Amino acid sequence: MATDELMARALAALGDDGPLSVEAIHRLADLGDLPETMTIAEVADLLDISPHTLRYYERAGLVEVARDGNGHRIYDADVVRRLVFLTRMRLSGMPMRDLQHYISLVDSGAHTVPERLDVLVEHRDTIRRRIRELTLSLTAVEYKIATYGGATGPDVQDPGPA
Amino acid sequence: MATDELMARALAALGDDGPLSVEAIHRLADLGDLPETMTIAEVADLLDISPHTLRYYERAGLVEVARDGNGHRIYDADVVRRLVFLTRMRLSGMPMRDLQHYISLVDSGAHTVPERLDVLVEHRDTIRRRIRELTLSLTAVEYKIATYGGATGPDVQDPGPA
DNA sequence: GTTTGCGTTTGAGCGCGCTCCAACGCCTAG
DNA sequence: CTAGGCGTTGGAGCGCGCTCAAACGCAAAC
Repeated sequence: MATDELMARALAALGDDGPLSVEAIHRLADLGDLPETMTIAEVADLLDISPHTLRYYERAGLVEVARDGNGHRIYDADVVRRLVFLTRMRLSGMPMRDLQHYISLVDSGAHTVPERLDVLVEHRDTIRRRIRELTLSLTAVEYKIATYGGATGPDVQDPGPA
Repeated sequence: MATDELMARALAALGDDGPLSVEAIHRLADLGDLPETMTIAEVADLLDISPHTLRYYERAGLVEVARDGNGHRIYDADVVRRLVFLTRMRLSGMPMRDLQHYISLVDSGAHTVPERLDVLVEHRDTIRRRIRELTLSLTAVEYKIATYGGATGPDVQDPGPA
């Protein structure tokens, strides 16, 4: 089963510190047991976003959500899965308009699969670049902490006493 | 010399792909040969930000910049070094107000060094968290690319044909 | 002398992604 | 019957980090 491999990779990536990992892996892999339908509050809880944001995503055209007799939103499992995907992409920095583009591709049929893959690949590369940038920043900050002399200036020269 | 070690760590962190690394390492370590003074355009070029942004940072209280006889800004090496630090922090996601706080600490004297270190350590942890988040997202996106079936839904089940 | 180019200032405007407000509806508990 | 709680809508507002407009100054080039 592919899930195991995914979990293993996620675990490996997460490394040492934090409760975040457990929760995050949960969200990454634990989509099997979704209820048939959910209320807006339940979905908001699940995704850790506000009901406001969910309505906003709907207005933005990212999802279509059915209503019950009272006009209240009913989120079915498919919609929730799409929202899981969308929030994951948002969290990793994909802008709303790219998401709107992607969804428009999804909604226009199977022939857009290659273009969708392009979007994903490009986003993957963006994430990789960002990770490299952050890793570099991390190195700089760690260096500055280690050699702190009080100056805002060069991390590299004149380290001074800690 | 500490620079070598820093370079080595940065190189190790950067890994395989890209011209970004060379340029980035340059910025990380190559602060020794700054001119005595620079114009706003030169600094903007160096930092890859706009003159607008430089003026904005000044208005925000992050730096004080001297003027020449015509009222034009003159950036000396110390100010430029501070700006290098500031843009590095901005690039790694530190909000303007944290930067303002940090600078206010710097400007209030050596006794704030411990508090400055607290700020840096907290930011370091923020960067680490963000890297972990992005690594997780990257795994998810890579998985979705690898198993793409066209659904926006679960990355984990029903992979379908590539 | 005028044009070109780079700079200055104050203050307004913008793009993004929410976030909230006001007015209202339905349903249930007390 | 009424109060509380959760939901609805359209539209306004916000926080962030720039980004730009307008009106102006100085100086070198033509």
